[in-house]
Amino acid sequence: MQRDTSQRRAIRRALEDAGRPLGALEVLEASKSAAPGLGIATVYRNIKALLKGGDISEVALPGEPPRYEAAGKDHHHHFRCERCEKVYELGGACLPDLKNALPRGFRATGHEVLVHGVCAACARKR
Amino acid sequence: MQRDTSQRRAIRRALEDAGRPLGALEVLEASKSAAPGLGIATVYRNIKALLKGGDISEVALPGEPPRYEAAGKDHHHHFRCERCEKVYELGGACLPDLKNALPRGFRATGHEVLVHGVCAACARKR
DNA sequence: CCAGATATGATATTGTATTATCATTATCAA
DNA sequence: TTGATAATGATAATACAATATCATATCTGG
Repeated sequence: MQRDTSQRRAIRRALEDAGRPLGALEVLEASKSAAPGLGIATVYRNIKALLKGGDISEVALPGEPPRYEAAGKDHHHHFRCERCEKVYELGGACLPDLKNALPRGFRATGHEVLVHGVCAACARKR
Repeated sequence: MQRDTSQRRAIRRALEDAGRPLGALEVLEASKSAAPGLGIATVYRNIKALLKGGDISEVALPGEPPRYEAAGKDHHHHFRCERCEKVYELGGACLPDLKNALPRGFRATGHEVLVHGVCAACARKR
């Protein structure tokens, strides 16, 4: 049976509270205060378990390792800051006529949008 | 000085003629008829040289190694077939109001869209 | 509280894409 | 044609994220 450990709680909580997708190392950092001594292997193990349990979902990004966010959100897109490399969640505004742009015979089942630029925090700095 | 070899010609030509972004192994395959015995190291070397020379550009994809396409095209998006895993180029149709969806203080410098589904060739098969 | 099972942390290992090495081959200016 | 040297192919080495291993620590049902 699945046990209730402080590490598991800390990791789940970090992902729920982040409000944005976190990578494995970000999860490690965010969980350390609640679970001192936490190791990266445990982070990976629990990310996998949370994925399997449907608690979080994977956010695949071009050219870098995946991030993870709380599951069950409405369809949305992401923003990646090119300075701090954090990924943020964008509000739902979506593109309705993507299908019209498809070549004949192609069938779309989904899409991903990644906007990049500078986030508010970094824009403030310089 | 840069020399003109059959391998280099074959690789450049494969990327120009493909009409869609190719990964390193796809480049190898597509170039073999024009350059028998071609090795993967040479493919990587020439991809890098073509990138530096501005002849091709990199197409980064979520969760997989990059593809490369002829440079200088108008802004466009990509389609990835989930059966054959080929990536196709989509016509220009773009999303004008992405900026409106940005949180206060965020500044966008660009975006990428990846549509996924089944390409015409695979849809025909089954 | 205890015993057995699960989880953890440290680290070794794997898997995969890319780059470096090096002996050999091919290009090209003179 | 030829000599200097850039390019090639085979493969070893690297980089990196993710997983496996294993001794130890921690849960939890009884």
